[in-house]
Amino acid sequence: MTQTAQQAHRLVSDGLAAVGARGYHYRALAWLDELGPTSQADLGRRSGIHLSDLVATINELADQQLVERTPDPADRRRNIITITPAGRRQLRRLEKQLTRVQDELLAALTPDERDQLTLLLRRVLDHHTDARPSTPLLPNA
Amino acid sequence: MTQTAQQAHRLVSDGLAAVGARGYHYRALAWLDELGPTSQADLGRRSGIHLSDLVATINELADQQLVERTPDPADRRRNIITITPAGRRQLRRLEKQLTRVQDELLAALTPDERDQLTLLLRRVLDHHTDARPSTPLLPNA
DNA sequence: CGTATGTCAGTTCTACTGACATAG
DNA sequence: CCTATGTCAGTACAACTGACATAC
Repeated sequence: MTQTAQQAHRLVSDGLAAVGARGYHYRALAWLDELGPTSQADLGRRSGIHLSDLVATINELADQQLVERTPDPADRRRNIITITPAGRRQLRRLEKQLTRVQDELLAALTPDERDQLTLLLRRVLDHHTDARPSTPLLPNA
Repeated sequence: MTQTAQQAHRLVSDGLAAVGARGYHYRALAWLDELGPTSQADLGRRSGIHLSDLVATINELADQQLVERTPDPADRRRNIITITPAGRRQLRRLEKQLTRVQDELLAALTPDERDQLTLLLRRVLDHHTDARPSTPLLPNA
């Protein structure tokens, strides 16, 4: 498991780095796109990204105008994070890149076997993450 | 993939930490047990552990008398690393711990499905690691 | 000479901890 | 008062890079 995970991790990291992003960036963008405007605390709970890490992540995305951070008038503790059109474009780019990476990673398997593998992995994942909604196949499967 | 890999990674790390070890320690011990006395360069190539990381890893294992580092009389550049009896006992302990972790990780799957999964993962792994010898199922599969 | 071995310092990435100010 | 939110500093682990002395 360890080695396969490392291979996969390497491929994914390198693939994202080639587009100037990191795992946190993709994950945050993907969940923001799915959830709509959200507080950082909520986004952290959903995405599994630690609140403390989310601060830097959102900073970096905001610097590139991929998300917007606006104060919540109803609760002044909260920031509301919104993905921008540029953020959506970047997300599409990252998704394409990750599809490429997945093809490379699973090159040894037939389409049927890939389906088998993702199904098994999803069952393993679901068993450990209580009540998390189903997420896009590649990056979260 | 990412999330499953992280779940697995977390479980494995925590499991090893509970026995006072890290991934590098287990991997080095496992390969030393399989290979017998080996130079650091060789061990690095086999195990996939970076030479630079291997220095600290071997230091830590040697501090606990789990391995011995002796100079090679035939090539004075080389250190010959040998696993000690205490090292073998520790290795058995780590293996047991990892078996427990694996059971927890794959709890959602039947024995047949676990076999399917490890087979698929091994094919993925073998496709990316040219000519590496087959290794124990859990940690390297 | 060029190459292999071992060592060391430093960086990246993900994940986590603890502390803290502020607001509810 | 207690809890939630966001921020910041610091840690651990695995993986990697570049430099270096030494030996082949």
